[in-house]
Amino acid sequence: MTEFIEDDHISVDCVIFGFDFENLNVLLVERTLFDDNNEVVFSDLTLTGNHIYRHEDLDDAAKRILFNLTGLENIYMEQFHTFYHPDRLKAKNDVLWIESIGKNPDSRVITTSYFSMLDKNKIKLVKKDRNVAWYPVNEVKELAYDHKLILDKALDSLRLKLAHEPIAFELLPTKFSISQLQRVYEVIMNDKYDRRNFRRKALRMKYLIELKERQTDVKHIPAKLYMFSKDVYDVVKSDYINSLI
Amino acid sequence: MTEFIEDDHISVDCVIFGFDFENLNVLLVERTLFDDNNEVVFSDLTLTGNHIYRHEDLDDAAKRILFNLTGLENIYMEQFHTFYHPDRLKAKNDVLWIESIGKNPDSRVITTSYFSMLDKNKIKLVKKDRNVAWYPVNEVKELAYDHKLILDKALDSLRLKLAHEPIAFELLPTKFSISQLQRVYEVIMNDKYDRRNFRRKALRMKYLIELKERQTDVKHIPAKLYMFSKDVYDVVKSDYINSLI
DNA sequence: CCAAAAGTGTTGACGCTACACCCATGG
DNA sequence: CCATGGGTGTAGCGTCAACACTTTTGG
Repeated sequence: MTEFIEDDHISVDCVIFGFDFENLNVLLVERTLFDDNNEVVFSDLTLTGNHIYRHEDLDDAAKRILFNLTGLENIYMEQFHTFYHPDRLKAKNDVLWIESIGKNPDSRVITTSYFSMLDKNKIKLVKKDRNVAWYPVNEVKELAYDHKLILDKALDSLRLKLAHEPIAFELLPTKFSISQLQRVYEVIMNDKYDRRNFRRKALRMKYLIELKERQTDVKHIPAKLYMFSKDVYDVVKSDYINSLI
Repeated sequence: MTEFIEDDHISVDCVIFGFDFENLNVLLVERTLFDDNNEVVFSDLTLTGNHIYRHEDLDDAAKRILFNLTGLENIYMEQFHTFYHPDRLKAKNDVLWIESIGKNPDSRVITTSYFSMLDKNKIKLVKKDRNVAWYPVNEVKELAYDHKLILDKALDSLRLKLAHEPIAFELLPTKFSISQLQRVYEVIMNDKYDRRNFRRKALRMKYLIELKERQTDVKHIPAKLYMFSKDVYDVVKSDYINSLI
């Protein structure tokens, strides 16, 4: 069974973004070290991640990490950067932690990072032995290792991607209203848009298909529902590329 | 002297683009294996790259590789993707080659890739022991290892970057004409632009500064020269961000 | 009847594409 | 005098941002 032997040198970190129409959240793991008397030495937070297995490639490892936490497959994921520095795991708490779990703090570990995004309310976290929870990205101040750096870069990559590709639909139900779509942009970009102008722009996108249905059980005019068609997008995407020149 | 011990597991590949107003070229290394009778077993091409040293981080290794080939420092470089698969070095020729240089073909090597771009005519290649040369990217059909995949992805990243950030100036002399700038875009994007429209757009960029000088020794109207100001760009760049929404 | 969000149109400024002619220079 | 590339303007159209009121619904 060579399947589940870990590679000591390569890890994958996943920045898992969860959207809930209020906040953009990120999935973090509590890391608490106890001493021999069961007193807390320190407690902080890390991104989700793991060493890869010897038979896996990077994408497989990222999918596995996400699956183990959320039970979800076929989720949008994107590799955005790789972090490595010979001393990247040498902060005091990091060394203590790595020793406590029986690993070698001197081993040089390269980590390739992925971000993914999902509808936070669609899933139930699989907690296993450690405490995993959602935290609003705006409120995350510090993380263990170099994970704050990784989170910041993930956010930049997510925003760049959202600005140029139709990935907002990953966060929405199959049928959604234009206002919900706008909310995705506003929460992720941390900005506000004019409703009329947003609608006009959104409706120019030929891959947004108007359905015959409307919302039900809302205490206001029920909104028209739309769907995203990847088929249509693949055919018309070249119309939506813009650039400096 | 721990300085120059290689890390066995981490390598850095550099996709070094060289521009010459005619073509976009890429720097490749000839890889020729001889048998005991000095007959050629095979000969093909690879990207430039190396294992990193134990004291280096990824950026340092990329800079070192570029410096060793070109003698240049302070060149624009950008990490764009990391490639790893347990069998990525297992093609027949690759195994033969790796054995011939005394390494273990079974070791799992992750490679982080950078692209950089420079004015091909500004430099003189440092050749050392292996044959390094420029090849027009359009004519590169196959490469060793997974390097064709890496090159294709580098080109995508370069084009995306060029479309959204003012990196064209990395390929131009300090003082350049608008036509030269246009040529950079045309060669890299593999496209043609209308001269009047291109000028208009370019001149809207506040970080393009018109100089008092003109070209000399050309057999047509000497063109006005411009420079790129990073100072100005840093202040006004938020004006030039555009997006789907 | 109230609160909440849906839906809708116009104006003025600016950017886009497409397109053709004359000019300064070196050889 | 020729070849080369530099430099320039306009028309028609589309998109931009800014801005306010009415409607439907559930409670």
